[in-house]
Amino acid sequence: MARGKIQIKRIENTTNRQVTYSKRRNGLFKKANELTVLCDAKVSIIMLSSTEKLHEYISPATSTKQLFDLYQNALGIDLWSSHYEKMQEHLKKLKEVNRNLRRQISQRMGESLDGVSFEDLRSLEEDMESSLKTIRERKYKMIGNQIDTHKKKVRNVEEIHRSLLHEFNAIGEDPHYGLVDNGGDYDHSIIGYSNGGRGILALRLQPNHHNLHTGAGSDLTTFALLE
Amino acid sequence: MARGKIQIKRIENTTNRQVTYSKRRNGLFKKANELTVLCDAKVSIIMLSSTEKLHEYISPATSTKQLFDLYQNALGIDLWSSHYEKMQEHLKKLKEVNRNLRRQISQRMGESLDGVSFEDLRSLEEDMESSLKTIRERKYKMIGNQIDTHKKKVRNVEEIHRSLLHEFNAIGEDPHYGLVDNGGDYDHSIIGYSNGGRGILALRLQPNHHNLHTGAGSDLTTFALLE
DNA sequence: AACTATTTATAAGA
DNA sequence: TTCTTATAAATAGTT
Repeated sequence: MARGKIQIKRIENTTNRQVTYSKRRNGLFKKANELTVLCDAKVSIIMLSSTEKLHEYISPATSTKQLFDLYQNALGIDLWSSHYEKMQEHLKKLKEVNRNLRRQISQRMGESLDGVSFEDLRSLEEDMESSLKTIRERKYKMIGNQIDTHKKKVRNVEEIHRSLLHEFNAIGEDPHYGLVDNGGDYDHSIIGYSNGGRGILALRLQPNHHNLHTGAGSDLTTFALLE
Repeated sequence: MARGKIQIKRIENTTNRQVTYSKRRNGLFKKANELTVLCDAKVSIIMLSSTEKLHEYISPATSTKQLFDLYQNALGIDLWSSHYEKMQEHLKKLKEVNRNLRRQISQRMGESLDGVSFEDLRSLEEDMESSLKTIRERKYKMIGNQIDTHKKKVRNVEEIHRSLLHEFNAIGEDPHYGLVDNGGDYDHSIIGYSNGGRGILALRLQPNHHNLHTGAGSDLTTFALLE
């Protein structure tokens, strides 16, 4: 608009573009302000430059939010509250679903049965019977599995016992046989000497079973339930 | 800016003010658009006239909300999203709770039992046994109640039968006794004449029981289950 | 940032 | 509201 007309299209030279942005931004804000004063209007301008810098103009005695709220109301679209209301609806639905789920559980626990029809009660009973059967079967299967692993462990322990017994007998025949310092763990050797062969098995099985591999601690604890 | 300089102060003449508002608004929007194109910028303008009319300009391929969100972020104030984020968190939590509830139900239906420990399985079984007991008891109680009401209804029907029989016998003795036009409902009188006393009870009990008061229709249907 | 030739915006009028 | 037009204001290119 001066020293030559320009085409209204993107200025490719970055410096030039930024200079023009700066100049015209001032021009725009000045015009906005004139408009505010002359016409008793309220103007909000938010600008984002190509370098992602933000600038704003807002008429005196006005706030950007205020004007924006008005804008939303006027449009009736309400850019937030449409989103917001959707969220609230979603929330409401989820809560409803939640309540239903809780009621279901509650009924399956024998509570909140007041409004339930006879037919529903009958089918609930049937359903729970079959579910209970499934759970029971699974429990039995689990017991079976645990018994199997238990048996394996017992076999393992017996094997260790046999080899220890063999070692023990060898020592009995020749006191110098394989005698090595085994640190502070004198348990089986000391008690073995004073108690005879059979005592060893008992001691290995009862208080020391957690020393066996495969992290058997919890499994063996569980076994108490099965006796 | 033409045909005479003007002071930048409120235009007192209303018409004049509105005309100027209109002209300058167009000017402002045109400038905003030029800025958008020339400088690859994004501009949002919201204007409120002195007559409370709103106008907006928004750069192409941009939304007013988008720019406003940016503006909020830049300011760090973020008037909405704190509220918004709280809602989303709430939503997330509800979904989580929901998932857990579903899993519970699922387990109570004998499904999704893969990761369940033996101890949990055992307590689930126990729990379901007791719940099933409760449900069963409730069912039996319901059966009991229904039998009671059934008995009452039978007694009621028998009473009606007795009085009808009495009436019938009275007619037999005196054909003119209490003979009244009862509309189109000739059922019991006609059949009664051709079929004898016992027939009446059967007919009243079978196809016409829904004529009895207390809305017994559904209750009687349910009775079929109890035979 | 300042200058300035020129374009653009617009006030007043129709 | 739109058009016209004289004139003020904005600004592109330059320094």
